[in-house]
Parts: sequence; C-alpha cells; structure tokens
Amino acid sequence: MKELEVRQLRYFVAVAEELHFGRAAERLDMAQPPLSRAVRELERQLGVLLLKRTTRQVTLTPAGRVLLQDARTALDAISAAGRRARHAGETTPRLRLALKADIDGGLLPRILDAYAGEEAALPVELVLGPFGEQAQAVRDGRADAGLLLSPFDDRGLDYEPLVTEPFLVAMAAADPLAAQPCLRLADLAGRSLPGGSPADQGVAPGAHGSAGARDHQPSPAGNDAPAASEARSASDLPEIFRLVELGSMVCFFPASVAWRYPRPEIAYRPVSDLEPATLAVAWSQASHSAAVAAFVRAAVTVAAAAQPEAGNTTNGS
Amino acid sequence: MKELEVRQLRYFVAVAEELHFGRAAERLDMAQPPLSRAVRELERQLGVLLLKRTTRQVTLTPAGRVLLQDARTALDAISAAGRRARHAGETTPRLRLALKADIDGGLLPRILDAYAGEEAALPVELVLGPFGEQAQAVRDGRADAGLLLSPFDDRGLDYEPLVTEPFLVAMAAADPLAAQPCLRLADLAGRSLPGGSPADQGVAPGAHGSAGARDHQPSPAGNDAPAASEARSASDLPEIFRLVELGSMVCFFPASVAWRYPRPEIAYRPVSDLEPATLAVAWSQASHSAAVAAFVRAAVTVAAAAQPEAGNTTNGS
DNA sequence: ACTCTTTCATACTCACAGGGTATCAACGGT
DNA sequence: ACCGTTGATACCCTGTGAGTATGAAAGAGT
Repeated sequence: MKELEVRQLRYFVAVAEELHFGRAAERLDMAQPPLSRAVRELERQLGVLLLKRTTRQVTLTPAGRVLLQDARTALDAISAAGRRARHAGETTPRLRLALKADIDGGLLPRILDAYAGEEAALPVELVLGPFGEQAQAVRDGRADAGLLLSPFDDRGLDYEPLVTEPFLVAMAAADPLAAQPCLRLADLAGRSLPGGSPADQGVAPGAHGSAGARDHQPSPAGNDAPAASEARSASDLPEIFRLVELGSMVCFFPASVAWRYPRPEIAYRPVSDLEPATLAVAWSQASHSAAVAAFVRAAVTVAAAAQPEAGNTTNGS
Repeated sequence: MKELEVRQLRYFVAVAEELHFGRAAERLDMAQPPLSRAVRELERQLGVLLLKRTTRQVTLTPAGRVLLQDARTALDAISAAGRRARHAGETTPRLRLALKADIDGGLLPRILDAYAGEEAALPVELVLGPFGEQAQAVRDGRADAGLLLSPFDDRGLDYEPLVTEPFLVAMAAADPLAAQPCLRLADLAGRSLPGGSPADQGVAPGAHGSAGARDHQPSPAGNDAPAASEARSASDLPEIFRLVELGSMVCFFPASVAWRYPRPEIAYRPVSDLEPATLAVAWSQASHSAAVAAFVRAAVTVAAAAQPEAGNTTNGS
C-alpha cells in the first residue's frame, strides 16, 4: 500500500480526459508505453480497475470517475500549495483578486476603496481570467480571492454572496422578440448562444459543479502567463456585441453588465424564468489570511450598503 | 518551475511539525542528510525560504507557515483520492460513517432507519474514531460522511447542522459546586480537565481550525486498521467517569451524552456561559455521491423532526 | 474473409534522482 | 576550552521511470 504520487494522478487525469493513451501521452509530452505502464501500476496499487480498455476505445469505470474527480481536486490543492508559498515569499505581498472584467456589478471601485481603508490591506493585483475560470484560479492559488457569478463550482472555496441581480438577454434591437418587454426562456429556443465555450460570461446558468467548465486546459501545462488569448468562437465582449447586433446570436448578461454597455442596436430584456445572477466573493478554505479576511469584509460591507435588502446567508469559516 | 512532489510535501510537513531535522527524519524512517537536501531543494524550487535554521534550532518563516497549512490539505486530498478510489472499487459498496461513540444525540438509530428507507441507501459501516478526528477521517477519505460536534475544522467539508444542545459539566456529586443548580466557566477555574489530549469528547469548545488536533498521527503511517487503541491519559468513557466520580477532574458533555450515562455519583450541571454543542452531518466537498446525499437527507429530516424549532442555515452544495 | 490500420501492451535498455554512509562545521552549554 | 548536538557537504549506489522497438488484438474497409 504505497504512497500515491502526483505524477500518477497527472497521468491518470490526462488519460481519463482524453480517453486515449496516445493523445494523453502527447499532451503529457512523453511516450505512450511508460504512460500505459504508469496507469496500470496505479491500478495495481489501488487494487481497482480505473479504465476499461479495448484496443479501440478507453472508457472510465465508476471507480475511475470517482478518482478523476478527487485527483483533480488533489492536483489543485498541490498547485495551490506551491503557488501560495511562492507568493508568500515575495517581497511585496499583494492581494491577487480574480475576476472577469465587468462582472463586478459596478461595485469594484467602491470595494477597493473600502479595502484600502482596512487595517490589513495590501496592494491589489487584478487577475483577469478570460473564462469562467475565476473559481479555478482561486482554487489553485493563482489568486487569493475572486469575484464570481453564482452558479460556480465552490469545491474548496468559502464564499459570501454580495449582490443579486437579474440576468438580461441581449438581442438585436431589430429582433421581433425585442418588441416584448419581457421574455421567457422558451421564447429563445432555437436562438444560438455563444456556444462552444459556454463558460464565458453568464451564459447557461445550468452547468454546475462536476465536469462542465474544467475538462481541458487549453494552454500548455505549467504556463503561468496571464492566460493565453482564448481563440474560441467568440469570447471577448466587443465581438459578442457585434454578433448580437447582427442578430446572429443572443446572449445573457447580469443587469449591471448590460447597463455598462448601452448600445442603440442592442435591446436588453428581462427573462422571467431565469434564475438571477448572484455575485459572490470567494476565497480558498485553506488560507486564513488577514488580508483576504479584510477584503471580504470590505466587499460585504460595500455590497450591503448598495443592496440593503439582501438576505444574510452566512456560510462556513 | 518544476512540478511539486508529494514526497517533498510530506518531508516538509514532518520537519515543520518537528522543527528538528533529525527527529523528522526518524519519523519518516530515513536518514537526515537526504531530508535536509530535499527540503533545501523544495525551497529552491519555490524560490522561498521556508525554514530558518541555526545549528541549534529550526523555526518556520511566514512562507513556511503558509505552506504547512496548504501542504496538509493537499496531502489530505491525495490520501482521500486514493482511499475513495479504493473504496469505489470494492465489490460491496458501503457508506462509511465516522462518529465518536455516543455523540449522536440519540438520533443515530432513527437516522439509520430513515436512511435505510432511501432509494440510494447502502449498508452503513460505522468508523469509530477515538479522537475528535471525525472531520479528518472524512477529509482524507476514510469515511464518506461523519457526525461531529460543532467547533470542528470544516476545511474541505460541506455540512448541515442537525441539532443543538447545551454542554453540561460532569462532576462528582460530592463536589461543593454540585450544590449550585447552574455554573459558570469561571467557577470551574483550576479544575483539571481531561488534559493531554483535549481532542476527546466535547472538551474545550475553543480550539478551532489550524493546528490543534491534527499535528501528530500517532498510528504508523498507512495503517488502515480500525484506529489503533488510544493509550492517552484518560480517553475512554468509563475511565473518565471513574475519575470524575473520584472528584479528580471535571468534564464537559453534550446533554444527550449525559442522559445516557446517569450515575448516582456524578452530577451534571449546565454551564451558563458555554456555547452549546451543535451536532452536524458533514461530508467531503469533493464527493457528490448519491449515497451520501441520501444519508444527509435522512439525517436532516430526522433531526428536524426531533428538534422542530431549529433554524435552517443551508450552506454550500 | 482477408488485410490494413489503429491502439494498447510487452521487452529491453539506460540514465538520473533519491537515498545511504561518512564526515565536517558551527553553535551552545557547562 | 571542550564536548555534544545538529544541520550541511561529499560521495557512492541502487531503483525506477522513461525511451525505443516491437507485438498482438480488434475494428473498418473492400
């Protein structure tokens, strides 16, 4: 019953995600045979069959699915440990805040102001992630805290809700649907959404936890660069707006984002049967840092002042 | 910027806990020089000084403290991944429930009953942990769920409170303090508590999170046995009761535990300024298993029926 | 049905990293 | 001043993880 190894987990996750030893090996930048051996050895150690292989295809067993989940969180925890330790050693400690540009509900300036006034305040460094990867950034230690929209994968995170606001659908002003003052999801059936990567923006308030957003890591492993440009279908706001104006797609935004981009050619309409978006401040359960605590306090205070009727659901910590 | 290794974290944690390379090496069952080298190499990789060494003593730097925290959670996550995968591969899947004998508030039979009626119910295996190590057992995958008393280290766990009941202090019936119907903490100053291992029973509602209960793992590493007998000062209930009867110490218990051990020679008294104990059902954030969900549902339902006035603070998941 | 291709497994070799032993060097207590 | 304690350095050696070459099995195509 020997010790489990990081290498083994990385290998297994790669294979489990690719469901193909050859591709997985390529992704890991190694040859296929040692990869096969390593996974077999892992199975032997655990006494469990993780993958069902035929010469034509590889599938996960139930135990494999369990391990895939846990291995990902474990690998996150490891990266987080390394990143945080590195960060803690830097000469100028900073608070790294992960957010998606413009989803702060207009609160960010006030939050930063309030935070600057706190005792334990540090200089804030914004970590702009292109996807819905804010939660992941906090989880794996690239950021100390994050502002994120509510259906997010909260494993390993503590969080405090800040403000809740409705989702609006953005569509071409000329769209016949724009005549109605309020829509329902069914009305939008058949309209194309920013598909491919539904992770961007507040699209698809369905996909929670589990797989969903984090199956592939498109950037080459171990790349700490500020998030390589996402060459997806349509991912930056100007491009999305352009497509919306042209009527070739519709898109959901939290109200505060919509207010920030008033465009004559785009109509924003509420959607009656769509869960509202909740902006939350999240941080890793693992780190009890005074700077983070101060930031959370600042954020909650500002949000409470901005939306005084909000409920106060305290969780964890 | 190479990959962090499990071995390195284990080594660092050992040294950080012992603050002594020699002892740490012994604990890791290896020689001292390679340990020193490994830790140095870790520091080099992170570009951070983790330990300040003089020839006479070793101390943690701030970065070292940060890493100690994160390394522990990371190591837990790794063990959990291994244990859960092993468990998922077993032919008879079971729900492993961690609890301390008698702290279930008398709810356990009813909860098990209700659970047995659930769709996704599995045979339940009780994991009796001697310490306050239930949370740890759930965290590192030895158990799928746990019943634990409230101030517990909830990192990595989701939980749902079940019932709240006051702590009582148990003392010799002959004790002069027993004359009073209700005590305050100050009255007990100077009385000896079950010291040494304050982790047992609901003693000391202070020590939360961080270090505290989990610094050493007394049982030999990798031992999956049903928790080796704890040879601490006084850890099993009969022994504790004996000492209480003799007046040589006092001890706190949640009310339901006290009711279960009525003894003529022992007086139970409420303590006015002591936080009540909350029993909670907890499970790992990482595992979204139907069996666990069913158990939580059963537990919450039973608890709600037993204590209908309880508030309903929902958190996570 | 035969073949070709795809894909995972096996056999063998090699290199390096992690561990051991012996020893040194620095600092403290007496 | 000396000795004991404790971490660091030097050197060697073994085990294991990775590569290359090759095999075997199972679909797909004709």
